[in-house]
Amino acid sequence: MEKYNPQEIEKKWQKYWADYPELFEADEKPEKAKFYCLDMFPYPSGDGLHVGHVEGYTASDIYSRYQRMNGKNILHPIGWDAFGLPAENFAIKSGVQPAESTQKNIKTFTEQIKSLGLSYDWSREIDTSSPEYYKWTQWFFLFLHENGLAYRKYAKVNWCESCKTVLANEQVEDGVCERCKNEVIQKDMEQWFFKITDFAEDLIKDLDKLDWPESTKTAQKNWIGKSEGAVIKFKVQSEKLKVVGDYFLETFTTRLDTIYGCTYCVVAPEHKVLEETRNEIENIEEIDKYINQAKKKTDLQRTDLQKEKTGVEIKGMKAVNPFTKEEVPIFVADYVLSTYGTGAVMAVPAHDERDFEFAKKYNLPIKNVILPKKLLEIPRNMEDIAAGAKTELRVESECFTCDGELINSGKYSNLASEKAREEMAKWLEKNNLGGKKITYKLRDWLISRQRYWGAPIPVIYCKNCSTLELSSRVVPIPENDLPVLLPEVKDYRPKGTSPLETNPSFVNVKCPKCGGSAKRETDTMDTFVCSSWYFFRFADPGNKKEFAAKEKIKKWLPVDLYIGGKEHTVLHLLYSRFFTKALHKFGYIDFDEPFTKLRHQGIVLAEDGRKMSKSLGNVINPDEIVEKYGADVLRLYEMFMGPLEDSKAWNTKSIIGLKRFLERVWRLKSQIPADAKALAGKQNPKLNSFLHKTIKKVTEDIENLRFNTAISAMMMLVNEMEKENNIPITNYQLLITILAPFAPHIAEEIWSSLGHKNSVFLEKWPEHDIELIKDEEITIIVQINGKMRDQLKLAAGAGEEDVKKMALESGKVKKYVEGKNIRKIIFVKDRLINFVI
RNA sequence: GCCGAUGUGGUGAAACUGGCAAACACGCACGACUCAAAAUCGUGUGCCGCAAGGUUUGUGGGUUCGACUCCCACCAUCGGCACCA
Repeated sequence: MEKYNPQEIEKKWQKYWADYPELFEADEKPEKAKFYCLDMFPYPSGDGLHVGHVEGYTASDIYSRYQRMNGKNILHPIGWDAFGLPAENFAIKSGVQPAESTQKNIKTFTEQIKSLGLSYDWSREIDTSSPEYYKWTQWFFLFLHENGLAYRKYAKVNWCESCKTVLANEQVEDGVCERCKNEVIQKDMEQWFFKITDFAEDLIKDLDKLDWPESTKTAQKNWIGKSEGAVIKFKVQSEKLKVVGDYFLETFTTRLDTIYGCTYCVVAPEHKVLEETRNEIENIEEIDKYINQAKKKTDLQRTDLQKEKTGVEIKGMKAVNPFTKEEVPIFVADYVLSTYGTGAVMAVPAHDERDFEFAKKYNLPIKNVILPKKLLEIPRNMEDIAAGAKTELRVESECFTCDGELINSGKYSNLASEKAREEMAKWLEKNNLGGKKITYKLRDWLISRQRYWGAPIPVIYCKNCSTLELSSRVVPIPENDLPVLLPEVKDYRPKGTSPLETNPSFVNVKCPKCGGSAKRETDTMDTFVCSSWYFFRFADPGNKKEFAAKEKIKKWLPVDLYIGGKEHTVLHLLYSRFFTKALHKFGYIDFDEPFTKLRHQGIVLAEDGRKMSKSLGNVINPDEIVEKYGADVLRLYEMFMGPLEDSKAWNTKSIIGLKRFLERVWRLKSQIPADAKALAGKQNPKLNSFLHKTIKKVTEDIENLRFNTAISAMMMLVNEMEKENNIPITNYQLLITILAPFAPHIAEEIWSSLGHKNSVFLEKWPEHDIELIKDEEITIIVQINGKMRDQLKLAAGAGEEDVKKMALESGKVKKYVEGKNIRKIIFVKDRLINFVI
């Protein structure tokens, strides 16, 4: 028999699959149940495929191949998330056009993916940088704009000085740019936003109905950051005039119950009160100086927790606490964020750490109004109580932020925090001084980018059609004129404004509304816009009239299983959910969540346990592994490493075990007797039973994406088969069938060598035979006080009395039981008997 | 600080609903084949002990006849969020 030669047979079968693409193409016929199994499509970088890609793609490939054999109608597509910064940066460095380098990278990725034997439906391949695709990205922009979900706003935005572009909040990590790790500063600019905040509540609420990892759901919840509190209106009183009309300062709090402890208010440096009451402010110069200093700081500097808090009192006015009618000073301080809540807070130093810190520094009064539960529980002697211990607890050196019982709070005293919040909110509402309010941390999605390699934003600005209002100056490109093609430019270098500006024939256009001369928007869209809807396009990739036909969406969507990295927890996954919810709201689709079930593949670390990186020189190139061991071995190795979702370190030494496994499978063929037909059937009950148990185990494990244990079950079967001199061909064929999704090339090769004309993937997935897996003889564990002391081999189904009798006859058991009183016997049928003495 | 996850041999790990801890592999040791080596096959391999036996799932406690699994407290590592009022 010839040796197992993966390099040879893998090429052969890859060619075969390419010649018969219908094997893995999605079937449009309606009879079968559909299954949409999707990988997060890759960004085709110049570095090629990473072993991390291989892990996720192999998992989804096994699952798809299995479901296909199981009779499901599979949609398992692949495409390219091709727009984006790196291609442009590469262009700047090398002088190669981004379009050109991207196509080259796509070619490399395609070859690599094919060399892994992944069963994609290549007829549905998409490329987000192709006009056929981004036409519809632009259509989505217009759709959102038309429905009031895309708007232009002059605002403080994140700006990366190195990438020379604005960024979304989600793309700023710890104050630095997610891409280049340079510091992000804040700039005031007019930009395009998508109104994702409109869906904040649904984006939180609907997480409950998704089969997603808990950690991902919580991460999204944290990001959206819902908090339930109240708005309180403080009347602002000028000391000079004694009235500022009916001017109110709105503050947001989650601790309304502490309102009686409010000793001052704080506004953010950007707060409008500073503009609107400018004339009343006595120390306006000092205030202006502080504001200017604050504006110079980046968010990173302003949110530095280590740093001491700073602020300036606004002299000349006071805020009136609506509950106590007390007048309290107002401060401006940059520890209050302008973008959250109302940009102003009531300060309760006794029950908020930040206010406490600030109050200590500026010597402001600290008034305790909550008796924490934990202090209530401390027993006190009668003397203390007589001396009024409760009120003695106004500890001025400590700050209690937990809930408790109200004190010094007028008619609300003695109420529990929770109850007090309810009552106080009611009072505010009744008196029109505020009331309950929910706020979210989520901000609208800034989608403009001052960069070249992206989909142009499809709008025109027309002076003729202009009014003073910004939004009406915008003239959307009519749908019929899409796509707005990305023009060629000579210089891509980011310079702070879009490189598209340098192409006059692109910029200067006729207004589609009035025909007058107008200017085109030159910014491009964030690449995450392209990837927020790609899973719809796979349902109908060639459609020229719609982003996807309604009936095709109905047929394939939503995605049944989505596999990809954790890094997209709050970016791609949140944006895609937003797009889906917008489509749903405006009647395009009848579901409101895109990905029913989501799983992440863990990070594949380098052998040293660190992250793989070019600079550390510890990157494993999958091509080299394929060349040395074969794609089947690489696939098996990555699946065998451990649970899919765990991060795990690469270990080249261990690969050999999977190679050995496949070689043994290969060699087993020689143990099939020449006269195979005579042996066919169920003439080896022991092996048959083992085989059917393995089928059951492998099936269950694939269903639960536990590929590591599925492989070990097959290894055990092979170990068992090796002991047999004559392996029935039917048994061997079943082994090959269940191995096929994992190691498709070797499976096809062996399958055809057994005389089959058709691909093994046209076989039906085997079902285990319940009769065959029933054990006739079983092992019962004999325990004494819960410790295993002996084992009994018995026929299945033995009763307690028989087992007890047998167990007590055993010498090992006698030793422990003799002369002792058996107090209790625990008997679990077919499992164990435990004597308690 | 808040939220989430993880912690088991020399290594990757398994034990799914509380019932034989360490399956399956890697590595290692010894043996067979060989002039020799590789490959392959066989045996052994948590720790202590010559053995009988004892002991072991991050630590400490609890529930239970019985705990890797459930509960409480703590420690460590990783990930997300974080001056969000």
